[in-house]
Amino acid sequence: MPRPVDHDERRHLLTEALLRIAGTRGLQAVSMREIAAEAEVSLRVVQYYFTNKQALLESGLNELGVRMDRRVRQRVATAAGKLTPRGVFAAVLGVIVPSDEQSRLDSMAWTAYYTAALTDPALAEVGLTLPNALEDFLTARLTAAQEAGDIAPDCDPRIEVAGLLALANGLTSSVLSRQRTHEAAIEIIEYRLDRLFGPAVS
Amino acid sequence: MPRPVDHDERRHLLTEALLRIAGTRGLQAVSMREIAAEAEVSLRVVQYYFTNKQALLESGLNELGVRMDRRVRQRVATAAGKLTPRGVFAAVLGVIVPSDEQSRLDSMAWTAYYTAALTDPALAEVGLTLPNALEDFLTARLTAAQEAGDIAPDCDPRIEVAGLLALANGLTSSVLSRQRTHEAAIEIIEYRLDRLFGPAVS
DNA sequence: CCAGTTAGGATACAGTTGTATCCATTCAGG
DNA sequence: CCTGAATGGATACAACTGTATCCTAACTGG
Repeated sequence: MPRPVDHDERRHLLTEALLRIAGTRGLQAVSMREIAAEAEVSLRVVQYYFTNKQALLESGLNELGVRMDRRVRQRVATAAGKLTPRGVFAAVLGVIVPSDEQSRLDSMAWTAYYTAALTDPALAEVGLTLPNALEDFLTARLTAAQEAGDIAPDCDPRIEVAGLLALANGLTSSVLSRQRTHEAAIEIIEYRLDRLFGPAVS
Repeated sequence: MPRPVDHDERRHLLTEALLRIAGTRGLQAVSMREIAAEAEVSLRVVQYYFTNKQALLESGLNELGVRMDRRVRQRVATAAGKLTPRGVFAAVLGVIVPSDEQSRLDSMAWTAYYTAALTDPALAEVGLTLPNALEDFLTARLTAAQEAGDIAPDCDPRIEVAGLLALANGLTSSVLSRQRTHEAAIEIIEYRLDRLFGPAVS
């Protein structure tokens, strides 16, 4: 064999090229040949490491999930210790809204996938399990916080959480379209959290 | 000439066919030939009434704007008279979240256009002016409501409005992906409005 | 050292795309 | 009546798509 090569690394390289295209020029600009060009390899190499375009697209979606997960863990690790209920919400919601250039590109790609999933049942379920899991997780946290007296007893944790997540998603849209800056979006989230958890105790 | 024909009507028919495709199968499924098939005319007819695919797409975006506008007016006319500040917000936000099958299709198409606009500067500005206008309008209303004592004086109308619009957009996403029903989304909006305007005076 | 597997270059193929052209039909005005 | 413009059918074309095939070079285990 010619110099043996790490298949996983190769696939990862191609997946990154795919996401770079999807994030800058959209999912409809993603073709086998474009990926090859972006990764500076030949078309054959792309075909060699991925049987299908479908497989390639799924790999891209996977990688996006991994990155999101990594960002959350990172954020939690950074602000270690201060795991106040409010801290958890600020971390999770803050990760959803794109901040730096990289997370903006990822959000763009994510949005492209999400829109595609709306009319392509093959990707539909993937875009559903993650949000639902997140919603359940946060609802449990907020219910606990309410029992501990951290938020007003007349709040409905389920609805508050659903509202906060929808808010973060909506803000992400407006940040991507440059209607709003990242800072403005964060301000709106903090404002909401102030109202929920009482004036900033951070 | 053969039977003379109303060009505007013809264009409108084709535009509707375009939006039907965009709403059900996505914008990437929109081709000249598909539109022709959907409208049950020949490819030449589509070419004849629209110089470009670009022109066709712009026409679709236009029509979506017109429909949104019509829905808002309709909603306001229906609940005529009861123009409480809260009524205005319930009407506008309620129109954003898709309710019946038609508004769901339109929302789907709108989402497709929005996503496309993120990477296609040709459509970028159109998707910006409408949301901004809406935000300014509602902010003015809420500021007035605050001066009239309808909402708490320590609220920030600008941030409240931005938050409510982002919320409605986020909820729309979740309704389109069938993560949430229309009713569940409305419940969340009403909950927020209760907190803003005090317990339901409707 | 050499047989055989692995990694990729080059090219082909059928389908779809937007757009352009050629041509027939139908009617209104002189 | 008949010339010429309006309407659209049929077809062509080049570019692009995903996928398949053929072939060559490189290395490794025996």
